[in-house]
Amino acid sequence: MESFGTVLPAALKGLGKRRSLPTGMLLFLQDEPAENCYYVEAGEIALRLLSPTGSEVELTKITAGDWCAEALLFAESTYPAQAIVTQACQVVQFHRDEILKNSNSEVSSFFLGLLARKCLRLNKRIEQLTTLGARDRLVQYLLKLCPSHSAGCPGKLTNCRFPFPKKKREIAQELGITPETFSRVLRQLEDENLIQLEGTSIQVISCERLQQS
Amino acid sequence: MESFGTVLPAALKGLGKRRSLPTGMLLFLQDEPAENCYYVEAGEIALRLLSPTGSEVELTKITAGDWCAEALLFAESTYPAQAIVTQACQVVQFHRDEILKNSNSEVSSFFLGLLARKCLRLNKRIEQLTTLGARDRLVQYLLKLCPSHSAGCPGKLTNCRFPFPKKKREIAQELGITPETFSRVLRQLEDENLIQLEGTSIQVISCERLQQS
DNA sequence: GTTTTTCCTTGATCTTGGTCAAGGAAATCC
DNA sequence: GGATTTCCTTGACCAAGATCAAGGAAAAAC
Repeated sequence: MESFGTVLPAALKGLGKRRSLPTGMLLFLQDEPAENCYYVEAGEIALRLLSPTGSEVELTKITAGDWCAEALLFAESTYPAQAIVTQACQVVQFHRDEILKNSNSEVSSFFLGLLARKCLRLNKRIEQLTTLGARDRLVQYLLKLCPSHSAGCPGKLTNCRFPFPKKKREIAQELGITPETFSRVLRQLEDENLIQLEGTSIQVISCERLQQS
Repeated sequence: MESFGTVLPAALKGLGKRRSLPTGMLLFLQDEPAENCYYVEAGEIALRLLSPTGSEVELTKITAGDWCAEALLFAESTYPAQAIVTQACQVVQFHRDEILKNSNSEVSSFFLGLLARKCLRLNKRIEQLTTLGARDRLVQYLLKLCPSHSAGCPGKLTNCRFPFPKKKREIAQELGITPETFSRVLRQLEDENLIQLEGTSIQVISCERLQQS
């Protein structure tokens, strides 16, 4: 999930087809050959895995600024899950041939970079999953979100309050923990005066202290 | 870790520089800009993370058939760890410019595919780490290794015995479990008559039964 | 504004897998 | 060959986090 602020890079100008997708639309089916990938400018798409028994499991949600199925496209794979539009979308659709048969080296450089950064992000995630506990993973996540921390964490205290970007249960899933544990850890951090919760928003009281907790 | 049986694809003919690396050689340093990536035809390279306190942690080992630092190269990143040759190597070294400034679209297609497949592998690993327990992860690993299972698992019983490809502790690390747990789970599977251990080799008695255990 | 859903929180309990410590088996080195 | 080191196994114990169940809060529907 890499964000460009919903703006496509110049290298792709002239490529792709802009489409509006209505809520409920089935963008692609599970096991279909992956011929298109998408850049999501607005809206939300859910990836759902259909088990042979018929039940659906939601793998993840794609939101504004994310790419969808780009790795599948270049791996010449099939879609491993189906994609359903859960909030009306504005996307740019790219077809395999359009990209691979394009001789413009800026285009391939762009996708090489995109995939490479994705690899690094996935690697980091694996590292965190195997080396950190639930609490530390959540702390890292909060620090990454906190505006004042990304800004270099200047002072001791940070008065900035920011909203959770997704439902808490979705964040929990992303971190590989249960909603219950997520809730408990947040509470614990609040008890230690590291954060302050208020409804659907959160304030990191001290990035520094939080980081080395 | 993608294997081509230590043979480079035709698309890269003429590119890269073959090098022999003696044991103990420092291939690249941590935090250095990633200007080269390597295809390892033979030998072994260890990636070690240096902590600020001076201690070294081994992240992984690169062996024959693996690529090294390819994602870092295209992400224009620095090397996140240092690389030490632990067994004399035969490698092919590729420089950034050599690849990015090459207009041959077969070359970029190749690396796009390489990175894309790597993304899919990493994704699968994350999925397994978050959804499966230690035992199931080990079972999946064994099935992937077992020759008769990859061959379509024809009969009920498989008489094929095969060696562990690495030290057990290395496999354990790869699976995200401790050597102790690894050992215990193997023993447990043996007690259930699903596998048979003998020194450094293993026999899967029934892929089918193992899979649905 | 009330009802109904959905989402979140909290507590009690249990399972999994990690840690620590010690003994045994291989491999390596003189 | 014996000695040493490295690697693996096993047991006892512990802790992190999952699960189950129930209550509360917020949002959506009417």
